[in-house]
Amino acid sequence: MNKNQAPPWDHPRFRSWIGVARACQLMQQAMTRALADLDIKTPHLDILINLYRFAGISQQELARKLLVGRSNMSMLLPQLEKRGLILRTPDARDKRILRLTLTEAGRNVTEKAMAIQTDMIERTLSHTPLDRCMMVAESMEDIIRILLQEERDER
Amino acid sequence: MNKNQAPPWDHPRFRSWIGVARACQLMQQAMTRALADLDIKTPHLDILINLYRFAGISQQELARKLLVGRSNMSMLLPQLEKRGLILRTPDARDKRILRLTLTEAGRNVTEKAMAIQTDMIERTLSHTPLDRCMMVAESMEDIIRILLQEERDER
DNA sequence: CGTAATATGTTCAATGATGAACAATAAAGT
DNA sequence: ACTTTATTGTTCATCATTGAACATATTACG
Repeated sequence: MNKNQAPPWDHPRFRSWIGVARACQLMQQAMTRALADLDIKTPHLDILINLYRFAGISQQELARKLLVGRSNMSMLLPQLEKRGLILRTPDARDKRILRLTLTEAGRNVTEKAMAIQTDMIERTLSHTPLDRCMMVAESMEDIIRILLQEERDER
Repeated sequence: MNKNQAPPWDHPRFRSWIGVARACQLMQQAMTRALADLDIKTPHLDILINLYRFAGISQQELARKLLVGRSNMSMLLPQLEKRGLILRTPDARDKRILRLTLTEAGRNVTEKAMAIQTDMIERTLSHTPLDRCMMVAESMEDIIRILLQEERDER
């Protein structure tokens, strides 16, 4: 019935990927702890960084960049707005769109948080030589491309 | 006040890591969709695979392997038990411990799910040659080691 | 032995993420 | 102009995850 089912643990690609997933999970947890002082969590940081880089972006575009649903942004952004870190200003010509920008306070927090994040990444990847990093990056690009393609094909 | 704050996007390690995180997120989402037919989600699969591999493990050990809290297992495992996929049998000599094993049905589902997962990983990493995979794996091992070390140091 | 420290699992409230249903606006098709 | 279709954002119910507080059982220590 079954069974040329070799255990997945022997597949080298499988083992590789388990490592990637594990590292990601640990990094996220470490980042959460490191950001606790600033009273923000990793989802907030992802948002802030994107607003820092792409001022005036819409909620929709932001959600696409973060690979999350629009509803998620509808939940998180009002929090950040109430804390005075971001602004949501209606677009003049398209009344559906809310354009997002950082406040001065928001930029401040973002810079501090990015410093923490960058430090942690530098520290954590310090044992991985730069050319290795580039290779990893390339591989990830491939993976991302394939996954996005499959996702597109499913519809 | 501020600023020899070069934007993190220029740091090669930073860019690398963003790629890793993004790939992970996409993979998780793709896996969630692929497992929908079996009516299990990625957290369940992680559990099942570990029980498949390490029969008789305790909830505590399982939580440690998965890098999650014990409470998480206390929430998820009863669901799987009710669905008849796993058994939780009290340990004879230490009455605190619940030992976890797969039922026949559980093994069945797990094998199907593992096949789906392995396929997806093979497909997604197919453009990454094996020696590259090994390098990625090595880098991830380093990262994991460092993060675990830091975590330990924090206490 | 008896008491303090540890270990295991559970409960609970809080939070992030999701998808579906919805309202309002804009764009396309006729 | 008018109707249909798409897009943007919100709301809601659901679920996974967390950490703290707790109960019970075990081990270490006096």
